[in-house]
This record gives sequence, C-alpha cells and structure tokens, in this order.
Amino acid sequence: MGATLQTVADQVGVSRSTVSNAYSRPDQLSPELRARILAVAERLGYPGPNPSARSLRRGKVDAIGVLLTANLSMAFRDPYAVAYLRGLAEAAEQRKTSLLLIPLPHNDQEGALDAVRNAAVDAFCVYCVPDWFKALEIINFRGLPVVGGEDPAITGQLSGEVGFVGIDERKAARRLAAHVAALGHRRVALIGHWITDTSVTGPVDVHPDELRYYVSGERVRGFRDALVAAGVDLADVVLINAAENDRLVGAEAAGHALDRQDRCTAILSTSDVLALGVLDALAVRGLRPGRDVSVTGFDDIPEAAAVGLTTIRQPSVERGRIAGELLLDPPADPQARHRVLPTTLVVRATTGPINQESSS
Amino acid sequence: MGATLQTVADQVGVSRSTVSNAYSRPDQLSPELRARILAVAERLGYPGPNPSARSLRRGKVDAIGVLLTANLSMAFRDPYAVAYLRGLAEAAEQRKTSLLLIPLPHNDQEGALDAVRNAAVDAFCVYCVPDWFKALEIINFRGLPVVGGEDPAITGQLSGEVGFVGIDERKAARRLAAHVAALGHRRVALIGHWITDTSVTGPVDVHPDELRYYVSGERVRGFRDALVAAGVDLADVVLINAAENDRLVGAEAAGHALDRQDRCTAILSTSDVLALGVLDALAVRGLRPGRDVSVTGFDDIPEAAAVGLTTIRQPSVERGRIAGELLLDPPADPQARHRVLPTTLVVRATTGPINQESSS
DNA sequence: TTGAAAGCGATACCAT
DNA sequence: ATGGTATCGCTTTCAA
Repeated sequence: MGATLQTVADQVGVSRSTVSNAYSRPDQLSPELRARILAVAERLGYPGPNPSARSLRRGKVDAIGVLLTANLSMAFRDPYAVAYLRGLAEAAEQRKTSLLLIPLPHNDQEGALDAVRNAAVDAFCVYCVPDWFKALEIINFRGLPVVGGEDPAITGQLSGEVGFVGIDERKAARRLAAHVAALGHRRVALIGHWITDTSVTGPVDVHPDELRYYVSGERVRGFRDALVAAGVDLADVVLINAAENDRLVGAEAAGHALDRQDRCTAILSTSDVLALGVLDALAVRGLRPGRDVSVTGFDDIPEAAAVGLTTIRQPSVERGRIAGELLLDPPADPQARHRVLPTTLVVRATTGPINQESSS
Repeated sequence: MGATLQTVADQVGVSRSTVSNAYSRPDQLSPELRARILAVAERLGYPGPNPSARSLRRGKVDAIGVLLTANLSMAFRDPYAVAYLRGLAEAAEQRKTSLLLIPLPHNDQEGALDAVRNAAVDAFCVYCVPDWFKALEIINFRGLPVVGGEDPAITGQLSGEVGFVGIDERKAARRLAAHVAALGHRRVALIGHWITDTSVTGPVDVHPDELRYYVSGERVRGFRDALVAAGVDLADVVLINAAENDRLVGAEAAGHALDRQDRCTAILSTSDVLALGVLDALAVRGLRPGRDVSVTGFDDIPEAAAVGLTTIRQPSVERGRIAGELLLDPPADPQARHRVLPTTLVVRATTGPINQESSS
C-alpha cells in the first residue's frame, strides 16, 4: 500500500528518474537494471506511475471526452448514436486513446456540471447536445480541441474547434418532405426532438425559424421548405415537440397528431426512433402506415429497413470514425477538416399516396 | 493561455486557497468574494481547476474504467453489451461519475496495455474479457475496486474485488441443451465465442473442461452436461471456436458444422449474435431452422424475438446497473455484494423435434 | 547510463 | 472567512 516511485527508487538504490524511465522510456536504461527495478516494484506492490500525477506532469491524458446526447444512458437506446460511438471507438482504439463518457445532468444545472469541468481529457467530441446547454460553454472555456459535427455555426464559435463532420441536414430533410408532398399530402404533422425544450412532449406554437436545437431545427426547417414549395398551407402543419429521442415518446407525440378531428395524413419525424413510436401509435389505433397515414423517419437505423420505414440514410459509424480522426490526427489542410457526408432518400412502405377515403 | 489558480489569486489579491474554495467549496467564502474571483477568472481565461492536478491531490477522479469486451468497437455491435453499458451509464450518471472506455490492444501485447495502466479512474468494471488477458493482471495490480461479473473464481482473486453480478451460466446452458436433447437431437454442434483463442474460427479438439474463457466455457460445459445426461455420445458433438462475437463469424462457424457429411441436427451457440449468424448460414444453404436444423442462442437480445430464436434470457441493463451500483455504493453486507440474477429459457421457433427425413 | 533539482497545478489542514 | 504551508507523485531538463 502506498508504494510510490520514491519507495521503489530507494529500495533499488537508484534515483526516481531512473525508475520513471524504467516505465516510460525503456530505452534509457540497461535491460538488467530495468528488470531489477520492475521486480522490486512488483514485490513492493507498486502499481505503476500514478495516472493523475503522470498526466499532470506531461500535460496529456490520452483520452477524449464524449458528450453523447444530453442524456447518456438514453443514447444507448438509439442505434444511431451507438453506431456513431462505435466509429469513434474505432478511431480511438487504433491510437490507444480512451473514451471518457461524460454524463450530463438532466437539468443542465450549473453546479451539476462538474463532470464536464473536471473531465481529464485532451479533447472533446460533442454529439447531439442542444446548443443552449451550459456544458458547451464550459467546454468552450476549457479551450480544448473540439469536434462537434452538428451545427457548423455553433461549433465554429467554440474556441477549440478543430473540425466538423456532419451532413446537410436541411437539404436531406427537404428531399424527404418533397417526396411526401409529391404523394399529395397537405395536412402534415412534424415531430421534432428537443425543438423547444427537453421536458414536455406535445404540440408547440413556434415558428420553425425560431427552433434552437440545430439538428432538429434544420430538419424541421427542411420539411417546411419543401412543404411550402409544394404549396402546403403552413396553418395545416402541426409542430410537435418530443422531450426525448425515444420510441415511447414518439408514440406519445404521434398521439397528439392523430387524436384530433382534422387528423393529418402524414407524420414526419426528426429521427427513426421517434418514427418507430409513431408506427406504434398507428398500430394501436388500427391505422395502416402508408395507407391511412404516411410516416417517415431520419437516420436509417437497421430497424427502419425491417419495418419498411421511409427515411433518410446518413453515415453513422463513419461519421463517428471521422470525428475521432479529426480530433486525433487533425489534417493540415483546413479544407479536409470540414466534412459534409452524403445522404440518401430511402423510400419504403410507410409512405404512400394520399388516401381519399380515410382523409375525407 | 496558461492562466492558473495562482494567476487568478494574484489578480484578485487573495490566496490560492481562497480561489480554490471559490470553485470547490462555495460555502467557504462570501458570495461577493466568490463572484469577484469567478469574474476575474473568466476575464483571465482561467479554465477552472486542472483536472489532473485536482485528482492527484484529492486522490479521486470520479470516473470508472470500463473494459468492455476484448474488442471495444466490436462490443458496440452486440446489443447485449450495449444494454449492459446502458445500465452502467444509468448508475454512473446518477452519481455524476464518468465512464472511461478503455481500448484493449487486439493482441493483448505487453507494451500496448498502457491505456489500462494509465487510466485515471477510481475503479474498474470488467465485462467479457478472457481471463488470460494481461489487462486483468494490470488491473489486479493496481488494486482498485473491481466488479467483474463473470467468473466468480477469477474476480475472487482480484485484489480489489468488491462484488459480483452475473448469472449461473452453466445451469442456464444446461436447461437450454436439455430442451434440445429432449427434442431428440443427438448429433450436435456447439459454437463458442473465444473458447480457445481470439483469432481462429473453426472446429477445435479440446475437452470442455479445458476451456479457459469463463463465460463461454461454462456455457459449453452446461451444454455438455445436459447432452451427456440425455445419453448423447460426446463423439457426436462438434466444438467450434468463434474468433469474435459477431454475426458474420457465427455464420462462418456454422459453415464448419453444416458442410460435412454427418451434418448435425442442432447447433447451440454461446450468444444470440452468433446464433443469428448460424441462421444466416442455414438460409444460404436452404435449410429451415427448427425443421432441418435446430438453432439456439443465449442472451435474448431484441432481434432474437424478431426472428423467433430459442434462447436463454438474462438481465442486461439491470446487470450493468447493478455492476455500477456495486462499484459506486458497495453495500455493507457482503452477501449483498454477490448477485446471481435469474435467467429464463425462452422457447421459440428455431428449435423443433428431430426431423427423421433430413437427418437420415 | 544515471542522478539532482525544479516544477506541473491544485487541495487540505491548521492558524488567524 | 482567509491565508500559509506542506504535499500529492511524477517527468524532465541538464549535468555528471
């Protein structure tokens, strides 16, 4: 217990530096001496250099901090987030770097953000954190390298921003909504994750331009763009906030759209997970997706294919991997540090032409 | 740049202690002074106490190290591992504790284990790491609290073991194999994850008692127990190693069982992920699961239900949560620190009575 | 190849 | 309520 570099050095009869070298620079001393030192260390129960002391001195930790969604454990329910994390892990493990998953307090209260403040990391990767979260300010203030991958504008303001990897959210959303509009839908509901806040699920009365959370905001604006372009009356468009990116919440949100007199004929969600919930809500009410009500998602998680969900496919693992690479090996060329990845419209069975009978 | 506690203290005209208190013990100084200090700190661009220095001094990091599978990024492909991690995250986020995901070198080579050695954490949670991995020795030597949750014997030897959370692997496997044997199957193949090593997929000639990796070993031994009890000749049982817990690898392993003259009538795998691969292999060969060949998994991941896989259900999220709780709030009662969770045999469509025609 | 000395940046205890 | 002081454990020049 309590063995330290000093203890070992004393026992062996060498200086601290030498013991330190035995661990961190094997080439700086004779193999025999090193062996002797390591043996003594083992006998003394010296656990090796103290990680905190070591990183304090070296100024490096070999870990990157990950803010995965405003709600860490919830993130693991979203296959897309998991895939992103997998990509990040791939990049990290290739470089012997650990990933520090930092939990955010559910309320984002000042004092509760210690975990972000005290995170011993060399850089941060931020994924799906609403831009108004205080955690971002802290990260910004710490001045470490950051890869956001969402709002180019916001991450552009982070002092340590090293790059960006994302997609053209709005354009992709536009294509999806254009597809829906082309099928004749005019009464539409849009379900957005955190478009207003992170606590209440239900209809909101906000102009799309005001939505703050970048990802959902852009997607909703993309939907709006396309609907307006198709001549849809915005008064016929219901906007619903989802307090969590969760299937159950998606179902709840859909309820607000379905259980009203002038039921909409299409429901567009800002994620597949929410859309799966929407499908659940339809099932409960005996409505057929693609016939009675058209439904779309966003991400193209594996389950989307399984249930025939029309959606936008975006890279997941790759996106995480690139984020990690940007952080760990920032390319010299600034151009190469701004990556906009391609997306694809995937039309499946949950969207179909407007059905005159059930919409009347 | 480079602002430190000292800098701030000098500017404000107070001592370091006071500045430190302003951050870590707000109640130790007047609100006005604190406000003044924080303001100056902000102006100076002082990012807050240096995490490494802080944890060096306090002897605490507020992070727990996670060894998730021998292959971190691969772990994210396994829904069971992800669920476990979710539970762990739930426990951690409730206690403002971060999770340090530590990558293991693929070869488990000495030098490459720095990440484990240098991990700044207060404790370790080890999940699905083969017992012969050097990483475990290092963890053991560091003497930090550990929750293994797999091999009670091995974790029992870890100096810092604080508890155990797992299932009765062997008993569960026995029930599963008994079900298969009761259906009349006598020529059986067992596919085990890492039962010999982590590099080659294919038949192995090892006695079940010799298998080293605890989890798979116990499951295989459980299978064996039940088969022998049912009068199966062990000479008719093929043992196949899977180099990775991966669907593709499962399919590959199944190939070794299916593409031989005396094709087996049942294939038992040590995980659902592998079993899904087995089903793929059957499909490719035009064989019907539950009719031509019976197939079983282990874990009961969501996809198992979707494809009708017969399997053993074991708690996932809960298991991770308990592991986290054991680490973060070890119960005083030693009894309460040894948790064996219940499992259930879930019979679905992939197992059926032996089919005389195709087995002849 | 090895050792001596100087921090890295912060916190805790004890006074005041 | 604040300040002084010792110390946490290690790495890193630089000199021998």
